[in-house]
Amino acid sequence: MVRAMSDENWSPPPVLLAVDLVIFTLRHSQLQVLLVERGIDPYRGRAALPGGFLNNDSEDLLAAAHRELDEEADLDAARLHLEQLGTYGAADRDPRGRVVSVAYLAIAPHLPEPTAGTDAAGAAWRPVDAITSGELPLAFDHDVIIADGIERARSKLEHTPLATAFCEPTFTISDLQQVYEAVWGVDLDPRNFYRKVQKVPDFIRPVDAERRVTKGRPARLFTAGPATSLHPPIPRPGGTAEPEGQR
Amino acid sequence: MVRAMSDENWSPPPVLLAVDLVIFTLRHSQLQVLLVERGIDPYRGRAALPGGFLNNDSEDLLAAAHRELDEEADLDAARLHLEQLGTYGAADRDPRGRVVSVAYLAIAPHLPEPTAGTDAAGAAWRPVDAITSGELPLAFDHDVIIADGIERARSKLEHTPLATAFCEPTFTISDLQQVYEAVWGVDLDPRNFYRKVQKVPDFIRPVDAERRVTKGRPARLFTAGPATSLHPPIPRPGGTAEPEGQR
DNA sequence: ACAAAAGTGTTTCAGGTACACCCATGG
DNA sequence: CCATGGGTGTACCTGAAACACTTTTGT
Repeated sequence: MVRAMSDENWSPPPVLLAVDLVIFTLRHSQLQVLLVERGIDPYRGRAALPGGFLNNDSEDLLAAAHRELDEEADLDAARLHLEQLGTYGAADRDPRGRVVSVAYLAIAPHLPEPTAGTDAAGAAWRPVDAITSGELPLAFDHDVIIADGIERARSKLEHTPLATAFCEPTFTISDLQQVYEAVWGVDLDPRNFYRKVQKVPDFIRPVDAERRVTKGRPARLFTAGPATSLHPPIPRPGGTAEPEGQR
Repeated sequence: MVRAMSDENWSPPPVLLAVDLVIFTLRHSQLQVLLVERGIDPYRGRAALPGGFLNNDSEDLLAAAHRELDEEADLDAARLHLEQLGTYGAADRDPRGRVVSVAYLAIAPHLPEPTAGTDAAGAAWRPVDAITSGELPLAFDHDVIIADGIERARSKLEHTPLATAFCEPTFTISDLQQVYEAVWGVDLDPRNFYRKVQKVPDFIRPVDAERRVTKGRPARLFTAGPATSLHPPIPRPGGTAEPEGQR
C-alpha cells in the first residue's frame, strides 16, 4: 500500500496519546527529577513522571506539555527549557490498553520546592541516581524514559549552551561550573573553566557591572547568551582541582 | 489533576497515529531522501515521505517503522540504521483530522534503485537540497520533518560512528570520506582523514587482507566496528585538498 | 614510464591542561 | 592579617592541519 488510508473504508485503530514530562534540576549538587505519586491503578502508590492525556482535538503536543508543566509542577513554563525527548509506544507499556506517550524534557533552575498545596501535591524532587540504580521503582516504562532523558541532557550540555537553563536568570561562572560537575560527576579546574566558557561566543554575557556576596572576592554575574546559538559551544570535562603550593 | 485518567468516566480524545520514514542515502555525492508520490487526496500527486498508519492494537512503533520500510521502500530493514526522529502533532497538520505522526530516520547504503515493480512504485530518491530550497514542495509538514532529519544526521555523524551506515558492509576509507564530504559539502584532506578515522577506537576494523580494483593502488577494506560505541568517535571537517608540488 | 589513487613522515600551530600567582572581600 | 573564593599569566603537551614524499596498481 502506498498509504494506508487509500482504502477509504478501513479505519486504523485509534490510540490514546499521553504527554509525560522529565523535569530536571540541580539540588545539592545532584541531578534530580520531579516525580509524582500515582493515586490510582495501575501502579497506584508508585512514583511516576508527571503527565497526562492530550486534552482536546486541537491541542498541540508542545502546548499539552506546557499545560502539564503548569498543572502538575506549578512551574512557569515560559521561563524554562522544554524540548521533545521521544515517543514511547510499546504495545504492553500500559495495562489499560494502547497508550502512546510523547515525553518532553524540561530543565529548570533550582526554584522553590514543588510540593506546594497546589495540584502538584505529592510531587517531589528525586536524585536520578536512585532511579538508574533501580533503588526507586517507577510506574510504566518511566525508568527508561528518564534514562533517555539523562542521556539527552548530557549530550546537549556537551554540544549546546543548555547549561544555563539550570541556572537562575543571572549566575556566576562557578554556578555554571557546578552544573557540569554535577551532571558528569567530575571536578573541573575553576581557572580553566573560567576562561573556557568566556571564550565560547554567544554562550554567556556579562551583566552590567554587578556582583555578589559570599565569603571571598565577589564574582561577576552573567546571563545566557542571545537565544540558542548553534553547534560548537561548550566546555567538556578534563582538568582536576588539586593541592597546589604556596602564596 | 494528578493524572487525567483519574476520572473514570471521562474519555480522552483518541488520535490517529502514523509512522513516517526519512530514509537517507548517498547518490552522486549528494545526500538524497526517498520520497513517494501520493495517490490520493489530500496532497494528491505531491511528493511525500513513505509511511502509513499504525497497523493494529499490538504493533510496536519501531515494528511499524520496519514494516513500512519493507512495504514502501523494499529495503531490508534488518541491515540498516533506524532510529526515532521525532513526533509531529500540530493540530492542523492533516486536513482530514487529528493525525499524529512519529517520524523515523533511516540510513541506507547506495543500494539498488527503489523504483522497482513492487509496492514501492512511484518511489524515488531526491536530493535533499531540492527540498530545503523549497524547489520541491512536499505534502503535510514533511519538509520540516526532513529538515529535522538532516540536522539529526549531521549531528550523529559528528558524534557517533553513524557514517558507516551509509556504506556497504565493507568499504574503503575514501568511501567513508565521501560520506562526510557529501553531508557537509566540504573537501577533506585524504591523508589526514585516513589516519584520523583509524585512530578512533572501535570505529572501523580492517577486513582480513582484502582489497579492491579501480585505477590506482588498491585500497584496504574495512567494516564497521563492533556495535555502536559511545560518545567520542568521529572526524570533523577542516583540511582542504589543494595543488601541491613535484614528484 | 606515466597517471592516479593509497598510504607514510614530518613540521607547524591552536587549544587544552596544569599550576604559580595576584586580587578582593569577610572575619 | 589570614582564610576563602575570584580572576590572570604562562609553560607544556597533545592533536589537528598542511604538505612533501613513497608505494602500488592500470594502461
